Amino acid sequence: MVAAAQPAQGQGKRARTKAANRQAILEAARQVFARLGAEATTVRDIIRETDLAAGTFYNYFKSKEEVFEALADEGVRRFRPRLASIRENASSLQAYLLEAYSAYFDFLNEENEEAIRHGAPHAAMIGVRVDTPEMQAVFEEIRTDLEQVAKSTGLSLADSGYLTAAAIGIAREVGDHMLLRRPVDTRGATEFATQLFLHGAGALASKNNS
Amino acid sequence: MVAAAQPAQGQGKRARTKAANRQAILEAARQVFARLGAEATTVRDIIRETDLAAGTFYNYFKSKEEVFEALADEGVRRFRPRLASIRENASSLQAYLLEAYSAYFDFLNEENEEAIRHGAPHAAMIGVRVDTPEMQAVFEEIRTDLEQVAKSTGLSLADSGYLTAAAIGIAREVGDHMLLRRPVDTRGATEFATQLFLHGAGALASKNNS
Amino acid sequence: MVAAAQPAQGQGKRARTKAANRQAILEAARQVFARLGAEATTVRDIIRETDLAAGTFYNYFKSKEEVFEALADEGVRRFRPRLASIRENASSLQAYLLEAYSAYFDFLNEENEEAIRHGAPHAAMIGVRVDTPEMQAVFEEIRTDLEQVAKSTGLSLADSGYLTAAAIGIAREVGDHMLLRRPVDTRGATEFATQLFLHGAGALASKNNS
Amino acid sequence: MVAAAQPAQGQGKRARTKAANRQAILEAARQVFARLGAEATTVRDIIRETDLAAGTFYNYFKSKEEVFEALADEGVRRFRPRLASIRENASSLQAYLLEAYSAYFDFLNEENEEAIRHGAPHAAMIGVRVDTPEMQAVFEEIRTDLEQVAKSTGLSLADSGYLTAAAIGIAREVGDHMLLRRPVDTRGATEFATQLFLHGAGALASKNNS
DNA sequence: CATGAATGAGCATTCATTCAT
DNA sequence: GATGAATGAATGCTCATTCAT
Repeated sequence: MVAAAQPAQGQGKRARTKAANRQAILEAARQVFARLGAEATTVRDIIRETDLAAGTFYNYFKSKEEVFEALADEGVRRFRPRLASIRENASSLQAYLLEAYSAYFDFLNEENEEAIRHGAPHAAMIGVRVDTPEMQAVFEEIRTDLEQVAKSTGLSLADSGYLTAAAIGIAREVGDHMLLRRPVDTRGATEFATQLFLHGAGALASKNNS
Repeated sequence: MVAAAQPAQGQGKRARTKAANRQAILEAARQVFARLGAEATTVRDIIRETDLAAGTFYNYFKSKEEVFEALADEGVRRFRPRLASIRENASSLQAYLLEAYSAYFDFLNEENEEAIRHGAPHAAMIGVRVDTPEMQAVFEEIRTDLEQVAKSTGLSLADSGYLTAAAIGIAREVGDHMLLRRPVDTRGATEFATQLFLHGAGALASKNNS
Repeated sequence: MVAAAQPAQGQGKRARTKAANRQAILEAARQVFARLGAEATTVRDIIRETDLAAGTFYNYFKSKEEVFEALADEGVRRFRPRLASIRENASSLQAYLLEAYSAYFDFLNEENEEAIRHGAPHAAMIGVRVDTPEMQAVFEEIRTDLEQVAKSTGLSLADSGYLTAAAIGIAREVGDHMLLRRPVDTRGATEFATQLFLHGAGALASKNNS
Repeated sequence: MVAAAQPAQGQGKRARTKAANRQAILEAARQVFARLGAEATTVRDIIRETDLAAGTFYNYFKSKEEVFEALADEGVRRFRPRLASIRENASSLQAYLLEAYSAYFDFLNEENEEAIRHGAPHAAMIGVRVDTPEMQAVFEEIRTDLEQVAKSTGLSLADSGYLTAAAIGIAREVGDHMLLRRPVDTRGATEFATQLFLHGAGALASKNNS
């Protein structure tokens, strides 16, 4: 039993260290990407946030881009199950939208909170333009789903391409806007986005005017 | 007599050359920004697209950022009049949206066509992510207008911040999507965006289902 | 008569302009050298102080070094007569030293005052290390003279090389020091330098101790 | 057993290499400074004298100025003890001067010999204008000392500022001159400088005339 | 594997100099 | 001769990447 918990001790130690180093790099990269933007981040910036040596980086990743993709993969892996179950259980477009927007806004909020917690010294950037690799990947995932869901309903006939684009656009911009408010209200953003997408600004207005 | 007119020409030639060089740099920058993203672009990338020498860049601009701003200014200068008249003449939110979306999609299309016409050597990227400084500037202009228009109607009561964000998001994503289709149909995109924003996906769907 | 005063009118105008431009460049160079140091001065710095165009510089000088030398020549030309007469009229070493030190300290002071008058925006440098080309040239002139004078007296037997070096060293350092005091007292410096060189610190001390 | 001692060696080698590179850069800088003057020297000039790569320079120094200061520090560190003991043990001004001039001329000679030994490819400049950072630093050290010594004696009453300047000037110029002679005679220069400073040219002359 | 120093290509920028007008 | 824009070599410096230990 004990042995089973620590498979092949000596190797286990090494394996753990290896995994830990990889994780450390990813974690550092996540933070630095959020802080400086993926574009402006250098490999040096990443390893500096680590207790590892410069050369070690290349034992795990071939370049900054590979880290970027690894983060994206991680994000997707974390998010795909939720999306899959949403897609399967959605009884209506509205139901799907509510769940999907909610999932996205929650995810966005988590990423953002984490960025705020860990450093993020450039106060001006807090809450603005959280465009991590994970997020982008999740985004594409949703786009695909949404296109499928749209296609499987009468609504898609209108123009599933544009409809998906619009849904995505709403998520993106309303999501960014949401992060600027305190407290961050993912629920409110979700309802807004869903209502707007389904019934337009008119519906929202009349709701508030009455 | 003709000879007497010459001096002006000598000066004219110089002036023309200067203006031409400035334009060449701006044009090159516009393309490279579109291709690589403004962030990733280096001054060298820009002048390389030109038949000018490295140092010449600095006869016209102090830095990459100055080029960026010059492009943004140019875009705004070209676009602001249209926006102003739209804003003033809009009799309803629908009218404003139709005009504004139309103006934005036209502008986007123009930029895109120009990019295609002038080189754009990396064919793969044509029509994708046209995020030039001009566009960003025009964008902010619209956002401001829209917020004002929204504020001055009952609709704003709902949540002018989110509403504006949504309208922008729709424009952004539907616009990018529009450029991927052939022929590019700005009119269709305009109507789609306006309808969706005002009445939601439901309205569009029923229209097609009936 | 009138014609004689303006030899060949058209040419005269041109000649005057030519000379004036050359002078303007030299004057500008003198100032900038004093302000920034000859080493750090660029051709651009010089012509910027002028109303001439960049290219014009090269109609008069091949390089910054040539300006430097022209200034040195000018300094020597201005100074050589005084030195010559001093050398010829010196009835004793003491007489020569008094006159030569006086001439050097006066020259130094003039240069310095001019530098202060014209700009010299780096206040910290005022009065410090005035090491213009003219000065260096004058310096070498003196060195030669002094060596000759020393050689022609019994004193030189000691070691005319070292003696000259010492006289020069005293002039240099005491001169710089002199410029730091207000008011600048060339007479005092001259007497000090002469006394020290001839009779040593002992003589000076006893004079004050008594 | 021997193998067990190896780990230290691995580290030792690295450490040695690092120190060696730092020394190589300093050494190269010393030479190039002497050859071209500190002002005119570029970082590239320094590393070119080395078998290191351009970027390596910045592993050791942030800029040329930092090298300059490191050299100055080194010179002072090497020289300060000698000066301190001289100052403390000086029973008279003469004693102080003898020791101080001797120390300075020896130092100058060492620096010069080193420059000759290590390359100094521009033969024409050997022995001329040795104005390294170390020397400048040592110089200031002496100036301070001398001023104090002067101040603590009756001699200072004359004019300690000028006296110090004169002593320094003598050291500078006689020192440069000394290096031009073969063999280099620091002892002779020391005696000359001390005698001249204390008793003037008259004393030296009479000594030789008799 | 980890380390971290060395590498050298690449970038922004400056500046002496040339040359068409 | 005067002009001033164009030139491109040179400089300080950064950074991804390699490699001996």
